[in-house]
Formats: sequence, structure tokens, C-alpha cells
Amino acid sequence: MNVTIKDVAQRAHVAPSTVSRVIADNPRISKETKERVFKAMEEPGYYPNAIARSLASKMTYTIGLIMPRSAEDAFSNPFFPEVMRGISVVAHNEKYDLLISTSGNEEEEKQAVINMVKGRKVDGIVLLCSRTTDELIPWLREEKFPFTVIGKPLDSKGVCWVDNDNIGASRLATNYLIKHGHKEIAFISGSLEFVVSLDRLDGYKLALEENNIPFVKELVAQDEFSEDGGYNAMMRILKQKKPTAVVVTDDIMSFGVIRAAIDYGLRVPQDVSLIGFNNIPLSAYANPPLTTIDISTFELGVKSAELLLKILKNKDYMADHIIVPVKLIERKSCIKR
Amino acid sequence: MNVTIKDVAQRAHVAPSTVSRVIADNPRISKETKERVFKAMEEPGYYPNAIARSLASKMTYTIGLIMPRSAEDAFSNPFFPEVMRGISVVAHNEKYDLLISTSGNEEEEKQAVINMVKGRKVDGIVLLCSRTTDELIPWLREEKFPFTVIGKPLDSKGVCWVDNDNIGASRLATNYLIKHGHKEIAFISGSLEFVVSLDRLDGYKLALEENNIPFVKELVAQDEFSEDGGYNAMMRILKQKKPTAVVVTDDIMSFGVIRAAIDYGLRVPQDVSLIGFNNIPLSAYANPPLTTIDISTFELGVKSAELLLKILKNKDYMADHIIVPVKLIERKSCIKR
DNA sequence: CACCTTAGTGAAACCGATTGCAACCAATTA
DNA sequence: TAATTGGTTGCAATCGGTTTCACTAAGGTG
Repeated sequence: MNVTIKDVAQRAHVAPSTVSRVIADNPRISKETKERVFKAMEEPGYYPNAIARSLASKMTYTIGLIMPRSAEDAFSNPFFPEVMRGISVVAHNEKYDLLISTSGNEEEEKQAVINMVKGRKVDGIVLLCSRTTDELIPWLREEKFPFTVIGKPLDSKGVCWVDNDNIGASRLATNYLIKHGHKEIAFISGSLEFVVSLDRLDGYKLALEENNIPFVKELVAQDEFSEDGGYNAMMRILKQKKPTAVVVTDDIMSFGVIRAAIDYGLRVPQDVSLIGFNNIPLSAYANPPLTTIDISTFELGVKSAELLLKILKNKDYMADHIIVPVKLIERKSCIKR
Repeated sequence: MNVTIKDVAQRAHVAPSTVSRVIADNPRISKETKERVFKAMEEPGYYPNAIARSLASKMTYTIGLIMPRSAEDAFSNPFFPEVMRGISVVAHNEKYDLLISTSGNEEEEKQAVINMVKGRKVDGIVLLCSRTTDELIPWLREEKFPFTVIGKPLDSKGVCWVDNDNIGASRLATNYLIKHGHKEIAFISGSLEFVVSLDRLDGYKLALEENNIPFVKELVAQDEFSEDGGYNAMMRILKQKKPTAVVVTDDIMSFGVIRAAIDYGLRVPQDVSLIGFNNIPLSAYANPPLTTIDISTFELGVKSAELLLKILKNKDYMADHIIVPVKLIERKSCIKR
């Protein structure tokens, strides 16, 4: 059996409560006692049991992270590790651990959250990506459980979130292509059940409108957030239309789009220009190097964690949001026409 | 306050212990009582407190993962997310959570482990990458705490590990270059304080020996596991020697090596051939596409988690290890000479 | 001198579950 | 009829801490 607080108490000839106070560095304990207790902890190698401590104090010092979709997909898109990196840096600085739960589908995702929240395993949660149909956010809000979300929720009332200005970012990307002389611009994104896809579609439409370019629905397609998804979406478009440029809201999808273009006998960028989103490491090395919108993925993670910790430290922190800036990274996948 | 087991007990007119047994699906409880208890749980939305349960049962159903070095670096090398992906898939299937702790340096790494182990936060740990100087492994072994390690430890007595045959893999890579007519082959790896670097160096030497090629220590360099590390290592070699080919034990480093070669006025692969390790997604899209050793990173994660769970289910599972096969992926970064 | 602070510590309740053991009841056996 | 047995369930201890409250002794105040 392990050394417990009682063993230490006996050794130091004090009560367990005193030892507890020493650990908490309670100012009401005298220097002498503190030293005595510390000594009594040393030799047997005492270390407080975090579980017991959590049970009594109702603090876990861990923050929960729900990976959307199945873990298989989540980790293979560099977006998620990158955002996790941001979260984990902040967590680590503040001595918080990260509890990760992966889920295969929306139902499992909900179970994972319930498990963390009702099971009292974490102090707060950061949610990745919000769906339009998300039941989690209303549920968490009702439970009054601390959480932040990356990606502005559809109904953002009373929730803390961190996101880019997705409408603006997409408008920026589209305008960039328009300024390069393109008029037949396609738009490929993930499923419209994600708010982010919706917003970026709006930005795209906005840019077209500003430049009196008609919106053509055959130039728009959605598919999975994967290389294959990009490939399939592009193929569907090419069967009907011949865009000279395309906005793709995910770099990984872009690779599929490039592949589809090539399979179709098109050269990138000579025949079709391309602008991506996320600026994942791969995009700089792609062929051609991808012009893309850098959404500061790392920063998204950092801010979401910082925001969550702020909430944890000040329970009635009011709903708040943070917009992380984007930046257009010019490389070689777009040409003037 | 939340609904507890006592509330449910009152509602169902039974003792808390009975409720507990119902949750555990104890066969000694009659069907009628079970139903009554289930009903009493439903309405108030009872959910067992995992912390309290852990305290009493000494099981957490979470496995710990220690990210080596600082989280900043760890997540930016796709190796780690990929191995995590493997672990998390297995964990998820077995209804285990993942507790992640990131550390800045070796000292913090140790603290993180102690915190998990002595704090009883996890049932077992999977360790990523073993250093030659690792104190963690002996410590965990002495504590008799269940763990597995990815990467064969120097002293593997009594520990369960998962790894590739690194000597063989490196020999394979080197022989591939030799068969392509290369004789001046450089070898670039991460620090030799990692066992994996050591093993791969041995494999390289072995291949040279088999082919009666003298070992030249100016053709060997170590540096950080990063793009810059690769760049610097290659530059150091180029200042002294002119290899026609190089084995690089990490794809990310390879990119730096390519950059260094280009900066030095060399073309890849025309002037210098290159073979990498890991087969990260990026390597297929690199310019030139990278010939590399696929070490089945995902599988490494899967096996390490499976092994750990096996240990957890059968406490005195004997020390064991699993070798995950490697595969040479031929692309365009090597030419015959 | 009686009264009030204040500092320092201990006793005991509590956090929300699990589990060994005793107890009970009805049915069976001797 | 008494004892045994098997199936159910409750009591109470336990897991390892935190925290409220009470208490003691020393020092300060009017």
C-alpha cells in the first residue's frame, strides 16, 4: 500500500488535517510544524493522491478535449494536432492536464462529454468545431459547466468561443482570385453542417457580389474534410463547369483537388488556380506550393485554453469571444489570367 | 449539488450498496430490484461520479501519455500525432480515456510521470521514445507500475516495448543506396541519446561493412529532430565531404537536408540521393517526392496500447515486446549512379 | 482582573462511490 | 422441528484526502 496522509501525520505527530494544510501552504500553520511535516513526507516518499484530492476539493486540474469524428480522421488532419498543441502549451503552463476522448460519431461524442462532465473528470472542456446541429452546446450551457468552443457556434448566446473571421477570410481569398482576373471561381468546402463551412460560403458569395459576379451553384461543392473529399468534390464540379480558379476551405482537401485537376488533364496553376485554408506544413512543400489562408491554428488552441482557464478562475466570467486574425500566404498555386 | 448514489438509493428504497451493485450488474441482485433502481436513476438523471468510483475501486480507466520534449515540438512532428492516433483508437475501443501531459525537458517529464503515477491518475502509461539516459523506465519498473514503451529501451529487462527493427531498417535503407551504386553515403540522425538513433547508426555501419565500404566519421552527423536540425547537420557534413547519398532518420529532417543541399548548389536527386524515415504524409508531396522507410507509426501506437491493456487485464503479464515491420517506399529522391 | 483577540492545531464530518461481512427469508434437508 | 442452504440485501468500513468548527494558550486591552 502507498504512503497516505495519515502515515505522514503519524510520523510528524500531527493530525491529518495539519498535513493537508501544510500541503496547501496554509499561512495558519507555524514554520516549525511545516518543516516537521515536510521532513515526515520526505523519507517515505509521500505524494498526495490526486483522485482523493479531487473528490474532496471538487477540482481536477484537468481540462477535457473532445476530438470530433473518429480519432482516425481527427489526427490525420494536421489542424487538430496543431490546435491541440496550442491548448497543451497553455495547459502545461498552468499545471493542468489534458484528458482526451475520441468519438466515432455524434452520438459517441455526446456520450464522451457526458462522461467527462457528469463523471466530474474535468474542470472544463474545450470543444473543437461546432456543428449547426450541435446539441452539446445547449446541454453544457444548461449544466452550467465551464467550456469554450473553437469555431463560432450558430447560437452563440452565453457561450465563450474563439474563431477566425471566417466570412472575412473567405472573402479575402475569393477577392484575391478575382483580383487575379478570375471570374469562374469554384468553392469547395466541408459539409455545410459545420458552421465554418457555412460562414466561408457566405464570404465567398459576398466577394462575388461585390464584384458583380453571378453566383453559380454548379461551381459549389461540399464533401468530407479529406484528400478524397477534395478529389470527389472537384470531380463533381468539373463534370459540369470549367472553373479557372477554386477556393478550397481545407489544405488537405486541396491536395485532392489538385489530383482531380490533373486526372482531368488540367495543370495547376496554369489551367486552374487554387487557394487553400489552414496553411498546414505540407502546403509549403506541395507541388505547386499552395497559396493559402493561414488561420493561426496554434493561436486558436492557445486562446481557447486561455479563455477556459479564465472562466475556471472566475466562475461568473461573462460570455466572451476572441477573433484570431488570418493571413494570406502567397505561394505558387495562383496565377493571373 | 449533483445526484448521488444515495439519492438514487432513497428513491428506490434500497441501500447505496445495492445501487452500486446494480451499476456493476452484479448477478446477486434480483431482476425486480434492478429495474426499480434503474427507474430511480432515470428521472433525476443520475450518473456515477468517476472520481469517487476511482478512489474506491482504484481503477481510473484512463491511460497516461507523456509527450516528450516540449509540446511545441512534439506535435509539430507528425510522428507523434500519428502514434497518438493509434493509441487513441485502441483506448477508445476499450473505453479508456487518454490523459496527456506535456513536458518541456527531462526533469519535467519525470515530474509529469510521478504526478500521474503517484497521483494515481492513470492505470498505466505509454512512454514515447526512450533515451539512453532514461531514469523513467527503471523508476516505473521499481514502482511496479504498468507501462509500455515505444522504442526499445537500452536496458529492456522486464519491460514491455514496441518498436521497429531499427538496425534492420537502417541497414535496408543503406543497402538500397549501395545497390544504386552509392559509396559516399552520409548518415544524419537525431541525438545519439535516443536509442533509436544509436540503433539506426548501427544498421548503417552494418550495411557499409557488408559491402566493404569504409566508415567515415565525417559523413555522420546528429542534430535536433526538426527541419533546421536536418539543415544544420547536412551543412556540417557538406563542409567536409561530398556524399552522393544520405540516409536521414526522420522525414522532417530530410526537408532540411534538401534545403541545405540546394543552398549548397546541389540538386536532389541528381547530385545527391536521399532516403528518409517515417513516411509522413508530407513526404509524398515533397519535391522531389521522398523515398523513405515507412515504420508503420500508427501501428506502433496501436500495439503499444494493446500491450498495455493486456498488462492491465493480467497484472503479472510477463515482459514482452512486439516488432512492427517496416517497408521501403520508393519515390523519386534516389537515383542510380 | 475579566474579556477579547489571535495564532495554531485537532476532531470529525464529508466528498461519492465500492466491498467484505452479517443478516434475513424461504425452501430444503436431516 | 431444528438446522442448513441459497438467494438477496443492508450495514458499516474504507478509499485518501479537504474543510468546518471548536478548542487551547498566549498576548493585548480597558
